Amino acid sequence: MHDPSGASAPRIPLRRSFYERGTVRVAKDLLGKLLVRRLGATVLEGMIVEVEAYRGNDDPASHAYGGITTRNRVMFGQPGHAYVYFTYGMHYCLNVTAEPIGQPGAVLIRAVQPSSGIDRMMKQRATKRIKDLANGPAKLTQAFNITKALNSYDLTTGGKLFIREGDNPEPMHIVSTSRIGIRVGLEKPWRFLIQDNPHVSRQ
DNA sequence: CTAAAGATGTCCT
DNA sequence: GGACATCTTTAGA
Repeated sequence: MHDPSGASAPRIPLRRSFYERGTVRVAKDLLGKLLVRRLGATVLEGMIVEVEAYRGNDDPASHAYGGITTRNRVMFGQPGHAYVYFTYGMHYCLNVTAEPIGQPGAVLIRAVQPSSGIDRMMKQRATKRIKDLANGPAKLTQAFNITKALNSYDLTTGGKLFIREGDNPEPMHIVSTSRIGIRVGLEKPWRFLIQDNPHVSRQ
């Protein structure tokens, strides 16, 4: 089928099967995808350029390491849902759940490269530099107006929040490093970013 | 019930 | 490179 808009990828959300895989694999595959947020008639979009994988059992840095709690229960549920948590008394962070039901796993979205709705993001962030709009896990939730209200939201319905393929996917080099802001689990190289992309939180 | 840490961002020197 | 804001969640008494 020919898409009259010229886009090479349909504007539909990634399927459940994308998320129902190992957390690390899902994390790598999320790079280059587009995070989409609908705010009424406004649509905010940005390419995912940096992520981190967290899972349970063998990962002491994960919120799910100590077993299920009120906060982390979404990580144990159906894959393809948003896990949004509040931290440092003022910040929200967005994760997407992975792994089959009953097995905890989530990918922290650490940075996106804004592509649509930039004016709106600037209002929400009080910044005019595009590079500073969403180059950090709490910066992007502020730019995209993502709060605890979206915790457990289903990302496969194409509603207020979802992830889709990029319009013009380009070849990219993926770099892996130790995760940021944790004190344990530093030996696992589960932070993934697009090499040389200026919109990541740190090089 | 109480205490301490936290998957951070911003401003300052 | 370091201080600090700010408060939920969690673990432990």
